[in-house]
Amino acid sequence: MSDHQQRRIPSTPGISGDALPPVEQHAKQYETVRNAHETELIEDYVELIGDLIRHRGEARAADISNRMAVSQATVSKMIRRLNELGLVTSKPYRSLFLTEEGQKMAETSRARHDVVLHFLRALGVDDSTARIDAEGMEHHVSDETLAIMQRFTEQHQQ
Amino acid sequence: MSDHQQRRIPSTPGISGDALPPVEQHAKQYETVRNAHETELIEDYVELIGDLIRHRGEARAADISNRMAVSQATVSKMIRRLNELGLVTSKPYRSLFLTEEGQKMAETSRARHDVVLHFLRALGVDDSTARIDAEGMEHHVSDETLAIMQRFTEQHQQ
DNA sequence: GATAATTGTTAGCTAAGGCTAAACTGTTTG
DNA sequence: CAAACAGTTTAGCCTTAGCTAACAATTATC
Repeated sequence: MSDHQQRRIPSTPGISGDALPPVEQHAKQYETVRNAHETELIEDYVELIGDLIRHRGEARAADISNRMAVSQATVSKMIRRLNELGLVTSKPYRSLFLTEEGQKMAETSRARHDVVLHFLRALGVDDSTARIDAEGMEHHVSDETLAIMQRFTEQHQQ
Repeated sequence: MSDHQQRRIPSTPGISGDALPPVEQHAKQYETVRNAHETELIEDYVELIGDLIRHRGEARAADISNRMAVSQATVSKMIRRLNELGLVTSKPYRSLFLTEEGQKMAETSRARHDVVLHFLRALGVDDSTARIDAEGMEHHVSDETLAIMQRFTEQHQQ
């Protein structure tokens, strides 16, 4: 449904700032963000597991809990979920492995993450800030914007 | 705590990609993102209420529910929360008002939002994509990065 | 190899942010 | 002005992602 009809109070167009987008578009923006939030955490876990395997040879729940600053119980629960989603395989008390699908997700996430991180650095953002911002931004950057960021980075290194 | 000691499996440094950040820094990145998520939705509601008041003269729950594509019940519940947080004032069945604190938050959010949106456009991102990305990115951009984005935008509009 | 330390799991709690259905209030209109 | 309609609220449900505490398994150490 669209906006309610104005009652009594007249609108004051052009007073300042951009106009409100049409309702449907506006709604789509918020929906996109909500959807991103649902997958975000999953992707973060999978990406981290991939990174741990790549850099340290294995991924253990304790490492995840330390690096994410989250309790081991939370990690344990999340691993069960990742299992159900078919992203990791795990045996109790053993280290984790990514399924093929998990590996794909980890790689995609890492690639996005890197593009955003390198872009921010190329823009002139300080490294530690860039890392923090990239971690948050990564899931909200469309493919289109990502491509533009990549091109920009290529044209602006050293 | 730091990472667990390696057991049996040796690490394979330098195989590909960036190194893992030190544990404390890594943890801080994730914590920052988690904190952002807590305030994000609140800010979105407050920002939207501000925009509605500015552009249409008043903010009604139905408008919010249409524009956010969320049920009226959800909006009603959230308004109660915003009330408790001292960000809006409302009387049952009447339209909403921002408290002084709410107004401040709305303005700050809108300003951040605009900077990110205009930056994306200046980068060359298509308008509707820029809007979607800005909505998601806005809460994850540090002040430092925001300042750089603003400077970039100023230097790159015709 | 027994015990201590570390790591992992389970149970049970909380809060947030969605939802539907039903009840209620306010506005508009025949 | 009464009925119909639009808007709002409440009740009650679900899922997710945290937490702590208690327990179980593995690994390390003496």
